[in-house]
Amino acid sequence: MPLSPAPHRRWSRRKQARPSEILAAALDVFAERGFAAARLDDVAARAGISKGTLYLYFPDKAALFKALVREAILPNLDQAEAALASHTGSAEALLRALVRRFLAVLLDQRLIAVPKLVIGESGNFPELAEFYLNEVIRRGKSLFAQVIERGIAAGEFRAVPAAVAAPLVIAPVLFTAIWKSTFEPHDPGNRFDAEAFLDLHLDLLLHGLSRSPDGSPEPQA
Amino acid sequence: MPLSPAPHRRWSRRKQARPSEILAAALDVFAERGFAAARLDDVAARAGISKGTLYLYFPDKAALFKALVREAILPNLDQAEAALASHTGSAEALLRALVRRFLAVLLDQRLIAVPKLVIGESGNFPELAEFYLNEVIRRGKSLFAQVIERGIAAGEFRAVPAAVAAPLVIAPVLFTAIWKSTFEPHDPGNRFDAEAFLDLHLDLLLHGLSRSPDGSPEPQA
Amino acid sequence: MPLSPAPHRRWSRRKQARPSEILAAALDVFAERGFAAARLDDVAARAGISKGTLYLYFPDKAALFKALVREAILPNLDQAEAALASHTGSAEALLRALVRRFLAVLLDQRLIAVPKLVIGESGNFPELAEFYLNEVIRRGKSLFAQVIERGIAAGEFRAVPAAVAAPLVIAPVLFTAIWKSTFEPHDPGNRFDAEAFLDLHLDLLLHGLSRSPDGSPEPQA
Amino acid sequence: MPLSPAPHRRWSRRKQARPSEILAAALDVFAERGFAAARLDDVAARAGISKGTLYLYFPDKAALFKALVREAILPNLDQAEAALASHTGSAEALLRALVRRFLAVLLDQRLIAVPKLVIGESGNFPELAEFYLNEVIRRGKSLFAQVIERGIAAGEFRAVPAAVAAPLVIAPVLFTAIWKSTFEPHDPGNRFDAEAFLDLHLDLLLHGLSRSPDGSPEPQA
DNA sequence: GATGAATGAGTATTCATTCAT
DNA sequence: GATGAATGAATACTCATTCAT
Repeated sequence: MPLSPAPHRRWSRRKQARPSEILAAALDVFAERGFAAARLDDVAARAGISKGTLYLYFPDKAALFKALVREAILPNLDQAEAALASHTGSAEALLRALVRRFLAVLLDQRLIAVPKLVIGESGNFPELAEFYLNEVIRRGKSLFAQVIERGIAAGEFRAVPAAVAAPLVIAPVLFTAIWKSTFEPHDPGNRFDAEAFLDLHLDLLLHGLSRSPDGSPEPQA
Repeated sequence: MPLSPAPHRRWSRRKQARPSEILAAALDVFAERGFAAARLDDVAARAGISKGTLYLYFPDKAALFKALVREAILPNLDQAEAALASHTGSAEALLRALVRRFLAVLLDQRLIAVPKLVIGESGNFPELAEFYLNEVIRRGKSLFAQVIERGIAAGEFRAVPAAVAAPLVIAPVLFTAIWKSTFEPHDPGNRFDAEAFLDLHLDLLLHGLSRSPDGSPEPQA
Repeated sequence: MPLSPAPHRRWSRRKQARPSEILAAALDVFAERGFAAARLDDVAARAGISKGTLYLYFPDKAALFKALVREAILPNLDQAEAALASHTGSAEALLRALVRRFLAVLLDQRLIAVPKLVIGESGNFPELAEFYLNEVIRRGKSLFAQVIERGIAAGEFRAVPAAVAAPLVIAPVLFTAIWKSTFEPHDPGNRFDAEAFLDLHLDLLLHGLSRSPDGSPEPQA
Repeated sequence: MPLSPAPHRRWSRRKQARPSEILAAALDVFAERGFAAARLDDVAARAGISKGTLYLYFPDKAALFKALVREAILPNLDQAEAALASHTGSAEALLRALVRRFLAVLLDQRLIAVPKLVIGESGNFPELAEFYLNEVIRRGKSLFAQVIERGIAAGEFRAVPAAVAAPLVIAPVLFTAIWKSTFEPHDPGNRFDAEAFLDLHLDLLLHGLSRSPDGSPEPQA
C-alpha cells in the first residue's frame, strides 16, 4: 500500500508520514482536476498542512507529480514481479491473476489517475512521459511478455510474438479503468460490467492463444 | 475532412472559413498542452488571427473545446455508419475495415487528442464527458456491436454478447493511438508497430469469435 | 422633445433622425449601466444600427456622452427660460410651476440619468463636469434665483440671498428624481410619494420665504 | 473613524490593519474614478500592496465595494443613533447638530463618494442598492424622522408627517456634499458656501416647522 | 453612407512560489 | 520545522475603435 489514504496512526512520527500523506492528497486532487488545473492549495488543505509546508517536502508542482508516479506505481510493479517469480502454476492462471490484480490496483487505489495524468500532460512534461515509459510501462510490458513466453515454453500457448501480445493483454484493462473513472460517473443508468468484460477478454484471448487440439494454424506475427 | 489545416484563402468569404481554421488550430494547441494549459493566445496565433477574433466565433474556451469535439469527430462517425449501412460483404471484412479506418482517422487527423482531452478534463468539465459519452461513444460502440451482431446472425461469429464485445474491439485501437501520440515521441529507438499489433489483435479476436468447425464451446458471457 | 424615444415616423429621412435616435439609445444604456460600463454595442443595437455607424455620427464614446448632455438638457432650459420671461403671475406660482416641470422632465424623459452620469464620471471627465456646470447648472441656478429675486422685488418674498436660496429649491427635486431612479426599483413595497414630498417642500419653503409683517409667516394661497 | 488613512505600521500585526488600509485606498480610487473605471491595480498600489494581496482580503471588486459601504458608513450611523438616544436638549438643537455632523462626515472622510457610487452603479449592482437602501438610508431617514417626531411631541414643531419631512432635511446636505465633491474642483473662482447654505436651509426649515405664535395653519401633508 | 469583422490594449482574477515570522 | 501572508507573472475575457468591403 504505497499511499496512505487514512489519517494515519496516532503513534507515527509526523515527519515520516508527511510525504505519503501529501502524495495521497495530491493523487486525489490530480485525479479530480488534472495536473494544470489542480491547485496546490487544495492539495495542502486535503493533506491537512499549509501550502508552505508542501515546499518543505517537494520543490515544485512537477516534483510532486513525479514523486506521485514513483511512489504510487512502482511498489505495485515490485509486487507483480515477485508474483511472477514465485508463481508455479499454469501461465493461464498467472495471466488471469495478474490481469485482475492490475485492474484492482488501478481502481481501488485510484491509481488510474496516474496514467491518465501522464497521458494528458505528456506534451507539457516530456521528461515525465519518458520516466513513466521507462520505469513503468517497460516493466509492465515485460512482465506480461514473460508470462506469455512462459506459456509458450510450457506448450500452453501458441508461438505468438510475446512483445506484441503483451499490450494486447493490457489494453482492455486500461480501457476498463479509464472508463470507470471517466465515464461511469456521468452515466448513472449503465454500470460498466468490468467482470463480464474482462471475462470475455480473457476467454477470447486465451482461446486465441491456446494451442488448439484441432491444430488450427498459428496466427502470423 | 472536417478540419481545414490549410493556411488561408483570399481576402474574403473569410467568415465562412474561420471557424474551421480556428478549430484546427485549437486541436493542435489542445493536443500539445491539454485543455487547462492551452493558451487562447496560442490558438489565435496559430489560426493567424487576434485573440479578440476568437471570441467572435466562440464564446469561451469551453465552447471552443465542445465545438472541436463536435466538428472533428461526428463526421467520421457519420461516415462509418454509412459504411456499415452499405456494406454487403462478410462481417469479418467489415470489422477489419472499420478498425483500420478508425485508427487511421485518429492518427492522420490528430483526432486522438480529442478523447485524450475528454479523459483528462472530465473532472473539470462533466458536461463535456456527458456529451462525448452520448454523442460519440454510444454511437461508436453501437456501430461495432452491430457489426458483431451481423456476424452472429450470418453464422460467421459465435453468439457472444455484442455489447460486451464491442469495446473489446475498440480498446486496442485506442491504446495504439494513445501510445503513438503519447509515448512514441519520447521513445526514439522503438517504433510501435501498429500494423503488427492490430493484425495480432484482429487475428486473435476473430479467431476467438469464429464459429469453429469442431464445435469448440461458446465462451460464457 | 429633444430625444426621440419612438422608432420614428415612416416618412422621416433617416439621416436626419439618426443622431437623435442614437442619443435616445445612449441615454437608455448610460442610464442603465453608467458611462464606463455602458457598451457601445448595446447603444448601437438599441438604436437599430451597427457599431460602425455610430462612429459616423460621434467620434468616440465621450463625444456621445457630451452630445447627450447637450441635446437632452439644453432645450429644456430654453423652455424654462422662456417660461420665466413670459410669466406674468406671482413668483410663487412660477416657482411651483417650474419645480413641477423640472421634476416632470427629469422623470418623464429619464433625463435624471444625465446629472447622475455627470456626478459619477466627473473624476474621469473633468471637461464634462465643467461643461455641465457652466451650461446647465449655472443657467438653472440663475433661473431659480431670478424667480426668487422677482418675488423679493414684488414684495412676495423676504430678502433672502437669492443665489443661496436657489439650490435650496432644487435640491429636493434632484433628490426625488435620484430616489425614484435609483432606489424605488429596489424597494417594491414603498412607493416614494413625490407629490406629497414636493408639496411639503414647497409649502415649507414658501412659508419660510413669505413676507410677514410681524415676522410670522403669512398663510399661503 | 472607520477608515485608517494613516500610512503604515511596524512590520507585524499587519493582517489586522490591512483591510482598513485597503478600504481607505479603495475609497480614494472609487471616489476618483467611479466603480467600473477604478482599477484594482490602483487600489493595491495606493494601499501599498500587490494586486494579489487584495484578493486575500476581498474575493472580488464588488465585495470590496460592499465592504467599503459597510465599514465606512455604518459606524457613523451608530454614532448618530447614540447621539439621538442620549440627547436631552431641544429637537431643534439636535437637528442642527445632526445636520452639521452629517455634512462633516460626508466631506471630511470623503464618504460622499459612497452614495455617489451607489447612485452611479445601482443599475449594475442591484444588490448593492438594496443593501444601501436597507442598511443606510432607512436608518438615516428613521433617525431624522425621530428627531422631528420628538420635536412635534415636545410642542416645538408643527404636526408635519415626519416620514415625508425627514428626506427634506437630508436633501440639501447631500446636495452640498455632492456639489463640493463634484463641481467645486472645476469651479475655482466660486467656493460653494456650505455654511451659508446650510444656515439658510435650517433657518427656513425650522421656521417652517416651528409652531408659530400666531397660530398659522398646519401645512397639509 | 453603412456594415460588421477584426483588432489589441486593458483589466479582473488565479495560483505557484517565496520568505519573514 | 511550520506557517500563511505576500507576491507577481500569467491568462481568460471585454470592448472601444478601425477599416476593407
